[in-house]
Amino acid sequence: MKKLSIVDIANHLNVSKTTISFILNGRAQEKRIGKELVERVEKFVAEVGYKPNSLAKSLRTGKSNIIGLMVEDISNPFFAAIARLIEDRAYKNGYKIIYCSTDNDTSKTKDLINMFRDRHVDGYIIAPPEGIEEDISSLIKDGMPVVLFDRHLPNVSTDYVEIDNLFSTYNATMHLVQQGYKNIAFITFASHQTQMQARLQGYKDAIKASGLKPVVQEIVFDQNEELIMGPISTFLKKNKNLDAVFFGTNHVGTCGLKVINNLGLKVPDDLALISFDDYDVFKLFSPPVSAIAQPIEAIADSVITVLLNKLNTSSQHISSQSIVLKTDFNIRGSSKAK
Amino acid sequence: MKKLSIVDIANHLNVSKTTISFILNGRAQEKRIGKELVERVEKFVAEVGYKPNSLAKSLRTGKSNIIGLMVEDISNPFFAAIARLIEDRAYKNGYKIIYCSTDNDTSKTKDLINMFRDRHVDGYIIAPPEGIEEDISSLIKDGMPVVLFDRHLPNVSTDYVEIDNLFSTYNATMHLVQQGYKNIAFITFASHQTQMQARLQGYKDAIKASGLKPVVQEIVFDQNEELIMGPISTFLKKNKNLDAVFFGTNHVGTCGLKVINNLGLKVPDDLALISFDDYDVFKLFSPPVSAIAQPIEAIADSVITVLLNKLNTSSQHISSQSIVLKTDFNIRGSSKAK
DNA sequence: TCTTTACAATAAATCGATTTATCAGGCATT
DNA sequence: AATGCCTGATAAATCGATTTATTGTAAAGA
Repeated sequence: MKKLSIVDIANHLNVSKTTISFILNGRAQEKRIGKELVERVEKFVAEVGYKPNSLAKSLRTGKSNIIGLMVEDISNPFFAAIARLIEDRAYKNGYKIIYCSTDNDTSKTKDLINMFRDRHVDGYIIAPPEGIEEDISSLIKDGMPVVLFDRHLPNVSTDYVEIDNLFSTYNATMHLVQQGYKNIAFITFASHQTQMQARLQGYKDAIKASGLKPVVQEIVFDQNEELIMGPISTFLKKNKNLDAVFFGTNHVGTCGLKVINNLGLKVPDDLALISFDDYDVFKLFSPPVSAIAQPIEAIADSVITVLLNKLNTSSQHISSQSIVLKTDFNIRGSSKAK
Repeated sequence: MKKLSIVDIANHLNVSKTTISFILNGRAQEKRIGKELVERVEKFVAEVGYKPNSLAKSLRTGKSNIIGLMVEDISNPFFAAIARLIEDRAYKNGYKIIYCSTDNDTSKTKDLINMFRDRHVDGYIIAPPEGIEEDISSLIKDGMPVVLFDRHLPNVSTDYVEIDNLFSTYNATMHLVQQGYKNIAFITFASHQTQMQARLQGYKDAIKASGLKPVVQEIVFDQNEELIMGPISTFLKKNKNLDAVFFGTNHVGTCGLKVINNLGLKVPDDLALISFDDYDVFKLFSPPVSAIAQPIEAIADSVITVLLNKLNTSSQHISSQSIVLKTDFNIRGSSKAK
């Protein structure tokens, strides 16, 4: 019951394996192979359910039909949702996904890129951590299709898909201002990544434009949630005068909500809230939390479209393209007028 | 700057590629290769950073160092968390993960199994949908290491990792009874899967033991949340006499919470709640929802341990083992005494 | 001296495909 | 009759490793 190879097929039909290969790869006409031979081969192949060994195929052709997907953390709902959608689109186009979580760890990411490379993935989809510029550049220099998403690397010219972070936080901060809040803090992860910087800048711009004072608290990321909640808690306890808080990511937002619950703060009377990213936790909180919703499907679609495009047209002459998508701002009870 | 192969190494050192291969695979001693030659080769290999082409290696050896992971839906927080942990453990042991979401769709799953097979994955980790028995059996018959989790297939003898579903729901239902609730409903997805049946049975057993009347509502799964919330909503509206509801999965629970919010029901005064699975949504709801927490790390650890074990010891003589883990019942405000 | 044995390393076969180069026969052209 | 040109199919080379079989030499035993 062992799997049969192209040679077995060839022997059984008294035809050379070359011919079989040509037929199976749709090059029968081009190679002027007799019509009835083609039919005979196709019939038999379908009958026994023969499938070419993809490893051998990849070895010879250099293509693996695998896409490497690197997210920050697959257990984060945002990345999980993106991954899910990308997976679907990829499978529909005959590509499989190998994925992994970078943890925003530069050296881990380097290892993973090497792994992917070693596995001869055909293309890369990456939410890049800081400090990975050279590795990405080297991938691109070697002609590998690479699409970044969620953030980009300022000094590397690649295709990337992002959202309009700056406008999103600017807009949402302005909303708080219009609702009458005066002491608005921005709590986020300490990071130099483009999306984080843009979100912070959007907040600062809005605060400045409103003649208010910016209050920014940066948290060092850690796997252990206690180490995120701790600093948030002490920050909130120290700044009693705050009347609103803007969380820079869904993870910070979730931890923030836990802290707020622990401290027994009333939302929005004690503290109004907005978070970046939107998901069930925010919708179901009491009161529901206003949030900036990323267009997850559009992001996934754009990413896969750009990548498939690069994969199919081996045209090097297309300069890199960047796609910036709009977000939705879902206003809910947590940011009611004062 | 193209990648260099074992032949390049061999030529450059004036050594045969056979020798290089033996050295790199740690068979130098066994093959009685001179000590200084070994050193010379190892030094050069490290210097130029040569890495064997894994495709060629896999083609020859038949091993790919890839594990296929099939979950129900990678965007579900439970599966995302499990996947994350499995990924970590796998990478640490030199294995990569190819994953996909089955959607509990039998024919999709069959396709995916074939894909994995085609890619020569070394082992399978599967949360199997119904109707996939023959395919799994055939995998096992062909000597592929397979570990199921979250549920198992009654007629297939495989290794699997599960939790004690029946006891979990029995115990939690009893808790509701003890708190004084009399009309307790169980809302779950319509499914014949073992874990779902066991959860339902645990509920029924507890209700029966308490002399109460079981009220079960089965929802047909759908990607579209509206089609899940709809039936829950009409069910709750029809059964005004209910004083408690038990949600059979995190997804049903989340949708249920949305319905409860929409209907403006007070928890636990109008309706007490318990959900299977535990995650942020339940912790942050007001009042926080009592939930059965699966030991996610232990599940992932067990799964990967069992699989690695099967991969390393090619011993066919070990009969299949099943691991059943305990859950934690986190009692919160949603199921306070009446 | 001739055969064994141990040692050290290599040539060649193999995995299963794709791709390139080659061949055999029939027909038309000169 | 010799040459060239299609047609239809195949033999052989290739991808980059691992594994098996083989070689050559020097020391040991008969």
